Amino acid sequence: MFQEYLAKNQLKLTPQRMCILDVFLRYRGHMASEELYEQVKKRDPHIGQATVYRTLKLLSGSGLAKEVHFGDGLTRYESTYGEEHHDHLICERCGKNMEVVDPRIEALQEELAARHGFSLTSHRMYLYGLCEECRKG
Amino acid sequence: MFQEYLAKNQLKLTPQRMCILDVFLRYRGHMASEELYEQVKKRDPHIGQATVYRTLKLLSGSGLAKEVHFGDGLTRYESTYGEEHHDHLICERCGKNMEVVDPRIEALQEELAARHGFSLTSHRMYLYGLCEECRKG
DNA sequence: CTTGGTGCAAATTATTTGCAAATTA
DNA sequence: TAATTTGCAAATAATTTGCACCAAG
Repeated sequence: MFQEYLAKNQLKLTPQRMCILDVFLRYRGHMASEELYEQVKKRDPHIGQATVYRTLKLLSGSGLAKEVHFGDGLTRYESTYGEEHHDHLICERCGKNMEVVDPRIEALQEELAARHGFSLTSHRMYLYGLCEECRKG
Repeated sequence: MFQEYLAKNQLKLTPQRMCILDVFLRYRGHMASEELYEQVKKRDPHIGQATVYRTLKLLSGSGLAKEVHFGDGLTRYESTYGEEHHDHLICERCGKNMEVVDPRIEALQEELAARHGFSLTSHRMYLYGLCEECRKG
């Protein structure tokens, strides 16, 4: 899948890219470039962070990863491989965050967009609140 | 309203803050610090950008402004004074963006959060797509 | 007159880029 | 072999901070 994308765009499959992709896919959750870089260095200490940044953009372009912005200055990426689309429910106190979907919301989003003449290509929805534990604590 | 907030937090009302607030409220749309700074300079050329950044954070803390992230690296702010909550519908080609709301979506968001034990405090929803003109052109 | 604010310039932070050497197709 | 990629370090871009001076309560 990544290989196809590379081939299609006359890009090359390098060991660095394979390593970064592999670490990225194995890791669960939303990772920022810096975190990914730390992990990657453990396997191949002389991969540079610029390569990680560059590869992350590639993955994003290929559709294997998706940018997510939680509001701190960081650009995070999440894998979309074998993953359904989802939105994010984030606890403002403890930072816990879960992936959620509601098909009824998805349908209404399409409708809402259509009502304004738009055809949707994607969306992001972030729900902020307090989780059960934090509400009690 | 801003004054109350300042007083409550033992902060001071300065001419710079008044000027920045005034420009901010007058301006329509979502403005980044840099843009606001440009406008503010026209009125009082020796206000520094640091003050604009600092004031924008204040406004955000006071509830008069709200951070918005469209996905380019910029932090934008929109006024919430006298404004209803809304979400954003953004054209990926021409950048046009409109404010939208759907009460049914809002209700379902609450429900979805509750189902996971969360109580919502806020949310952001960004719908990306192509507007009518861009779809034709 | 005390506490907080301002402007400036220097410092951070996250990310991008230039370039010579190395590598893939 | 030609074209792309890499790692490094230097360059940007957005935002923050330290500090001496100024001003609001």
